[in-house]
Amino acid sequence: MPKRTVLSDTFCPVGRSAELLGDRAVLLILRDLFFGNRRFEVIAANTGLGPQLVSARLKLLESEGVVERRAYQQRPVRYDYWLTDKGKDLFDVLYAMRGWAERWAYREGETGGGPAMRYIHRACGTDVGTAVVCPGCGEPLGYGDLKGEPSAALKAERARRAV
Amino acid sequence: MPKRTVLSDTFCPVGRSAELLGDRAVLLILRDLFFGNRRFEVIAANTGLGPQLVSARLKLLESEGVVERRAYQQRPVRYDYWLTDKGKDLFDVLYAMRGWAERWAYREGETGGGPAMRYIHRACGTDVGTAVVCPGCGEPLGYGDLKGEPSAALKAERARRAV
DNA sequence: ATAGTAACTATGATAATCATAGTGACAAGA
DNA sequence: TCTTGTCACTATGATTATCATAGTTACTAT
Repeated sequence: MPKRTVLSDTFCPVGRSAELLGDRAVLLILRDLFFGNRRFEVIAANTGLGPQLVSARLKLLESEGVVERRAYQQRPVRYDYWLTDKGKDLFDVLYAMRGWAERWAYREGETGGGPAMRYIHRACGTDVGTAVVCPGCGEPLGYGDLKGEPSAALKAERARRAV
Repeated sequence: MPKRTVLSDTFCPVGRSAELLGDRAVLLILRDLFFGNRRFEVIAANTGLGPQLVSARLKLLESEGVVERRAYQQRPVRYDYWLTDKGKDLFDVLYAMRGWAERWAYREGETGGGPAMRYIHRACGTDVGTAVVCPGCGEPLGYGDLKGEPSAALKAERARRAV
């Protein structure tokens, strides 16, 4: 295709986000990073993306200041990837995506009753459902406030994809 | 490129959302629909996307049940596009994207002081900033609760793009 | 009869993506 | 030392989505 038109030359904030987030690979990689998966091979396996795509997107995310590359060992030098503050602040976006999918993207009973991924408010222990404010204590929910518990189906899928 | 790999065969809710939302054109079209722009040509002009892409994505959104096509006049028959309930429920995602961009994607003073797009809580008149819960009255913020006011820069850009 | 409106479809060039295989730098065991 | 293994990547070639531009359809208005 011809060079993608640049969308960041807009004052619209959604347009600016869309430039980065309007990409399946970026979203999947971010998801894995939020789950604490920081290694290249793990991310490639979980997302099902080829190493080239993963490599290209991690470079992009790094250049955007969303991700930081760190050497986690010398000899041989090996790098992994960490979310920066700017990256961690994308939590709301992914959490909103998760909420929408839980409400609309599953067939009846597909996950065996509950949500595909359950989230518990660490502070008070309440199952937050898909709320952005804890239904138990009323606190707004952000990155680090929640503990995720995958359903059995999701757990099995992850095991299947793991390296 | 080869056929995009299908990502919806996952139990991960972010993966399922990413299949639809991980696309710049989809996000931009949704943005326009949330602004109340329902006509094909208006959406094409505002997003800067070609008519083929707009057409293809609207068909996709319709088949996903996110958008509804309605004839707004006979002779000649003309159609426009409306968000369904499933579509309106994507508000949280776009609003989170907007919040992130307002906090991270602008250079100092680029918008002339305030945010690129200001949102006022209809119920209490508070400027909500980028919060998901109204800082004035504590109510969670959803589609319809907010009144958007573009900054001068954004207003000018929209006028420029208009058909 | 001509021009205008608005929702699209057709065409050809280009570049992003995929699957698969390969590389480099080292560690550990035979 | 020779082989095997680990892991973060690159290289290659086929495929196809996207872009810009132009055209179509079905009308209304002058």
